[in-house]
Amino acid sequence: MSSDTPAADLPKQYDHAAAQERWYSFWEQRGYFHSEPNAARQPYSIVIPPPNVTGALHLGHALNNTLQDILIRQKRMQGFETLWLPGVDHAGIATQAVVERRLLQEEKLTRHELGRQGLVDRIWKWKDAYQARIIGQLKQMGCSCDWQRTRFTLDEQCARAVRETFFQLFKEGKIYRGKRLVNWDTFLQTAVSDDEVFHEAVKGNFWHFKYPVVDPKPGEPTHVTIATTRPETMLGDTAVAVHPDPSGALDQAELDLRQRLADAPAKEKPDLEKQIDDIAERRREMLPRLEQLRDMARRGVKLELPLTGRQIPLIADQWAKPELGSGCVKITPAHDPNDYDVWQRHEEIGAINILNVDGTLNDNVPEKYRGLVVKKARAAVVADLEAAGLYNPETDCEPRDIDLAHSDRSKTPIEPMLMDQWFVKMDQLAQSAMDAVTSGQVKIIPDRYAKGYLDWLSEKRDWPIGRQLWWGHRIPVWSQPVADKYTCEHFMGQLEELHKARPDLIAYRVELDHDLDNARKVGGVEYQVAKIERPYATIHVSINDGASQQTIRLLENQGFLQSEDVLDTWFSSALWPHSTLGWPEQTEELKYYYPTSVLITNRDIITLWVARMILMGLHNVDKKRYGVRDSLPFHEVYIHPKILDGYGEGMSKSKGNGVDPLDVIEKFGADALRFGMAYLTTETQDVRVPVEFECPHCQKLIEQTKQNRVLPRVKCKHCQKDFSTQWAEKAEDKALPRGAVVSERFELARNFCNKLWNASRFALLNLEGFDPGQVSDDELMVEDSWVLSRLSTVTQQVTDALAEYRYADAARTLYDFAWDEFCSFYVEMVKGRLQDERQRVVAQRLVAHVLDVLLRLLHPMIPFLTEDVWQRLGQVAPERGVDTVEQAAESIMVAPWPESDPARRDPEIEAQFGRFQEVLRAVRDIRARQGVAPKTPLRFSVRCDAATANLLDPMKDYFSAMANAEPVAFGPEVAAPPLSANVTLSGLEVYVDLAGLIDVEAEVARKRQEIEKLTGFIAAKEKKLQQKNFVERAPAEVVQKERDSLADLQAQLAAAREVLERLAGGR
RNA sequence: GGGCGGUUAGCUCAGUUGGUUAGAGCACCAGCUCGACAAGCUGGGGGUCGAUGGUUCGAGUCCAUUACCGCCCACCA
Repeated sequence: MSSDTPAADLPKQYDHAAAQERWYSFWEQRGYFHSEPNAARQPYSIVIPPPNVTGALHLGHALNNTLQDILIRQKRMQGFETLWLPGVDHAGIATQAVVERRLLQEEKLTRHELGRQGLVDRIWKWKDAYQARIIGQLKQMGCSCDWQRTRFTLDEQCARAVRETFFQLFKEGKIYRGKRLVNWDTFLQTAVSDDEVFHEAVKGNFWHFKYPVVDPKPGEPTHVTIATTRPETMLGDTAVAVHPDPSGALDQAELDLRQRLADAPAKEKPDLEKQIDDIAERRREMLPRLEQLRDMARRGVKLELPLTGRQIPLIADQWAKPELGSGCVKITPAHDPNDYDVWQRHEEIGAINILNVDGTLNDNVPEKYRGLVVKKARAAVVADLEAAGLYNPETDCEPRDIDLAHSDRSKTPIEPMLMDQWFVKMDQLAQSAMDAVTSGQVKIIPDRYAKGYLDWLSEKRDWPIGRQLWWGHRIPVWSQPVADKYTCEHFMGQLEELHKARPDLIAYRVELDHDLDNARKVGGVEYQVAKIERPYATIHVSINDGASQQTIRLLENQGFLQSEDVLDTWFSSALWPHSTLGWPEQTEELKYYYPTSVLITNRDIITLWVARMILMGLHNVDKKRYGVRDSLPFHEVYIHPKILDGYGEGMSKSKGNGVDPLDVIEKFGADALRFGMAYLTTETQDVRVPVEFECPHCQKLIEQTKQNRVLPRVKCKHCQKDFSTQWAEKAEDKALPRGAVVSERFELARNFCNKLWNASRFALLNLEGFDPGQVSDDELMVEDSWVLSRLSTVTQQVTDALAEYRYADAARTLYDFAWDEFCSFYVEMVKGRLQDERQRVVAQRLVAHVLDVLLRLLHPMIPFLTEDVWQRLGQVAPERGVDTVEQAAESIMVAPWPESDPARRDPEIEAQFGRFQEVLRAVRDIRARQGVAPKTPLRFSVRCDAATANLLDPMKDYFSAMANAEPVAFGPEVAAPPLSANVTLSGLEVYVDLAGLIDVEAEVARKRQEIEKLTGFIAAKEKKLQQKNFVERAPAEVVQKERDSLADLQAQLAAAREVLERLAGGR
């Protein structure tokens, strides 16, 4: 950049790549991103929702981070000590799954072959690579994070917080071990939470089987029929249930149906009526038999469980619905959530786990099924039942779509399984998080999201926190099963002593296991309930950091082993706002930056993450101890929209519709990406971004369809050449150039950036010899007062909008002002003055000032371009201002946020300017419709009242500059030139003298059309004003407004008729 | 089954507390190589605001019903 002429080398198009590279490193070198506690300033802090290290960022992240950076940059300019703390999440299951899958694909290795340490090493490498990539992406986007404070949920500081939290919760009894049915992922061989499961309809069958009754009395059924979609689970059945009061249950079912029928829409009524008839029929046909079965259940009748040689009880339980199927239901407590509940009510029936962790059948089933995977076992069971005559494929099997749970991570079907798990007790913790929102201490914006948050928490379901993974925070518990009471008490004695000496470091719990004893004998046979032999008890010890190595060795020497499991990823994420600031140490950072100012995230994780951060903050961050203002992690949560593709589907890599922000940045620039995001972030709507492939050969866009988005190669329909996509795997595909996935949605923003660039270029080209100085009011021209008035309003609007997270409003306000007012009017009007020696100095001061303020308002959204221009502006006009002249900051990043000056707002000037704009538009309109070439000068006059004439008078010179038209006269006495075209506006008429130019026919036709239109409006308005109701009941001012409007329209009509007559006469 | 959101121009979307003749960008049409900008400038065409009913002097906006789309939660032997 040559310092003499900062504008000389400016290209006509904004070079976003150059600006990005240059200014990001400039900011970083100056240390603007870094924040330190500073008592002299108010803090403003945001912790990033840490992206998963699973993969690279997509447009959803780009949106999330853009919105954060906009606030961060604005607050920094507003003088806050601003911290944006970045980091990444280890994302336990997701990341391990990705690395494992790759391992299998590329090296044909399973994690068991590699070993725990080996796998973890691999994942760390993956993590390092992706963390670097993610941070690179954030930097490309211009994110002003404090990189010196980058955290990782698995780093030592976060791990310390995890261990402390676990220990405290364990000590308080809020963490316990329980046997629960979990969602078992047989591929990853871990339990996954309900939130990591998705349901997908698959084709399946609904089978009906008969179980023989043992020793039925005469007249009693010899078989009961049960139905299932998972036949193999019958090997784990421990009962069959029938409703304890079938008649009552039918009554209730009917009552419910009738209730629904009453308020059901007509369309659904026939269906409901049919269901009611169905119940009536059941009452006739089936009720006696069900009651008989119920009585048999009470008597303790047993059934023969086919294929197993076991006998299982018939029990009475309300889970069996008499209105469904046969009215009887098989009970498999170890593999079905509802059956599990039945077991809780009927402990004596027991539970039998029939699955190994890899999804094959275990030793609890007859030998011939052992080792089979579920699918094969299912076929075998069905075949054997048929052979036994208990199933008839002709009549007992109906095809059916089954909504099957799948693991989100491995995409394989979930098997419900009974396992020992660690849980966090949620009753109190959930309540505290609910209170935080209901009391208004935490505001969720938009507030409609509060409902889902509260509903979810109100269930207070305990949180299973263990994962059978290797990638994560290993659970800090050492356990030891003990065989008998004596040994147990011996250990307890020892541990009690250790605990008493250091209650802050050691806690223990004894889990007595004999409550499961009766589960072990089912049908007279001993079965394993879980994967280990049940001892007398298990002793669990949790150790906090600071415990001596001897203590741990002591435990380990006595056979205590640390849990193999790791914690749910959300456990560490829940601590993010305080763990990243140093908790549990009493750091200056925690004291200064906590609570953070706002959390910006998407709606998918309001419950999983936001709720847990709130309750963990409340639990962990003691106000007094840490000297913080509040225990809550934040007081505001802003939920932003989701990015969807053109089909309204969420973007994801697995669908192939994901857009890499870097592709957008390369094509449109980071500024356009950011401004586009802000522009699209409205309150209610998700953001639709239709995506296209960009042909690498001809650069043309090809619509992305659901078909072509999953292909490894696509043929460009313009140049007929092939290019590769993210799915390319074969060498021949990979050899092709890659077609980027982009979206035209960012064109608006790119064009806007370019417009700003060129307006800035104009300003810089015209600021030579800039002489700073205050400008007094009497030196201001109309357009100056106008632009200052508008600027004051815009500043206020943008500031208000950002304070309320109305990003789109802020962006649109700036877009409209910059383009339609600053560029289209102010810049055009000031051109002449900049060429005039006498007016130049003031005009330059105004231009520099308005540009300065506009740049600052835009900087949070458009950081690179504004900095680039700011630096150049700083060279020609280092000191600038209108009311006060000040030295400009060395970077726009640290320049003060503009203040809106209400004294500058001038409605009169704005009204005057509005008149000018109307007249100008009228003249241009006439030129266009009469087809007069832009080069041909026009003459025009305006008939209006004296006041309007006075307003327009000072604007005279601008008409020739902006419309190549010379005003002849303004005033009430103005007469229409004989051959003229006119536009009638409210209160004034514009006549363009068209002698020698006019196309009379066209003008006559036009006038006729206009008259017709006006007549229509007038008729409508007269009708309205004749309505008594309107005149009497509407507010007087509204009625008056209508009357004025009518009078105005009538005047316009009269004028139009006059012109028409004259035109017709002149023909 | 429960909840939330959406439906406005060919496409993507704005539309404040109900109040003149409903807006923008893209696309389209006509005309502009005027020294900031063709990623631009000037002008233009295009919408019975998903449907029905209601409240109101007045409804894109409020209420009810309804259709369709999307998302979330729960459940489905």
